[in-house]
Amino acid sequence: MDKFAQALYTMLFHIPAGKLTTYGRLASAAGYPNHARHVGKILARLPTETKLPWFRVVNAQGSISLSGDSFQRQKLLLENEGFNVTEQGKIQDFRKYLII
DNA sequence: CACGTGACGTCTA
DNA sequence: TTAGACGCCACGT
Repeated sequence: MDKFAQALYTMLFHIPAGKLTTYGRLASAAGYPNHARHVGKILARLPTETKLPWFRVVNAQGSISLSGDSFQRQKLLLENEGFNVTEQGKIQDFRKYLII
């Protein structure tokens, strides 16, 4: 559990429903620019039963970066919060929901 | 130490 | 706007 991961979890916890952010922005906000990939690494480690809103993190293009079952899981969770997600995982007007 | 890889991002044509 | 090239960084092999 390094400092980066800790900062990441804290920030994630502060993202309210209906809002979202991107891997890169989250990394920068945590004080680690250019560490977008590491964010993904850390999120991938989260247990499936975590309470953290990991699904409110998408890539810079505003689309889901997962695949298969994981993709469907994130898509549903996002839609449950009111987001309109295309079959390809693209979130409509995602820029309007950025919190960071 | 070299190399490949990944829940990524940015620049450029 | 879009695709492709390139950049980045931690980690495993």
